Amino acid sequence: MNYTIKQVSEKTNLKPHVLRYYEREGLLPFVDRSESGIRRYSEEDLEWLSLICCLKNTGMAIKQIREFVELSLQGKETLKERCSMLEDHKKEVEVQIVGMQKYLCKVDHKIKYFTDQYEKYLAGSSENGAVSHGSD
Amino acid sequence: MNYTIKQVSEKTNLKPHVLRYYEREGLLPFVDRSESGIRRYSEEDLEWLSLICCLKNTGMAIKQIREFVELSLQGKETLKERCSMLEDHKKEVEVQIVGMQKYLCKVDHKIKYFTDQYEKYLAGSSENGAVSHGSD
DNA sequence: TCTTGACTTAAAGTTAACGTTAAGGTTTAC
DNA sequence: GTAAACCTTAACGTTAACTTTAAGTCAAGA
Repeated sequence: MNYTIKQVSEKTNLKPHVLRYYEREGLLPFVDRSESGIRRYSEEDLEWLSLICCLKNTGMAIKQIREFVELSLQGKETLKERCSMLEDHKKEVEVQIVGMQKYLCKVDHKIKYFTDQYEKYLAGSSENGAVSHGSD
Repeated sequence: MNYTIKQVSEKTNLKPHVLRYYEREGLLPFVDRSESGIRRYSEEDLEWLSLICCLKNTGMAIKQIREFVELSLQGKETLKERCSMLEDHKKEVEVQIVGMQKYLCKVDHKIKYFTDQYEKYLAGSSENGAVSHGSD
């Protein structure tokens, strides 16, 4: 089964020009072409794309994804290296997630504080004259 | 208690020129100056910065942070709006986190797959001639 | 046959978020 | 009192990741 760039675009939510851009950048260097030069994506290409999106959406830079792809092209001798790349990336993502959760708590605190302030404001804004630009 | 730009830089891990950039972009528009024009950050400024970093590090664009700051400057009438901005952002961050966790699973799967492949490869790479560029 | 629309390329443009440089004023240490 | 280490502004440069444009090829339908 083969897919046109448009079909892949719809499946992946990546616009055609982005798919071409990724290919140009070496993220997907094995896409087949028809006689007239039209891209024909295979199921395997789609699976690759899925991994690429996964890495990209967890913050891996395109440059680094390209390195990963280049290693893959070199065959099984690079399996260990690829593995450790993914493990490093995994750790980074875990750190990101923990950080995010921490920040989320802070945002939550702020929301509660603002909600309180808003209620006080509704109750009657006259009895408090303290001026602040809202950082507290 | 007041701080120089360098002290704030050390406290926040934001370089001086970034602090000036943020100020220029309207993220911190109330920093006091000495007679000779040198920035004197107050505790309140630091708290603001901490919120700004929080929003920035969870992916809010500087433009949007500026909107938030502008609302804050308008006083308590904007409390509700600010609150809903934060709530919207909170939801986005939650979505991000869930997405990340999903992708993390996929990365984990890949790692396991590669580890398996690597073991097979070590055991003896001769009995399998299937060629793949490694997407599976 | 003509034209419409999807595909192709190369190359230039855009945006966000800094980073760097130049040219100069101020404060602190010896 | 002078040199180093700060500070200031303005303006230009960089990087990543697209995005758009221009110019062309190709196949199908009226």
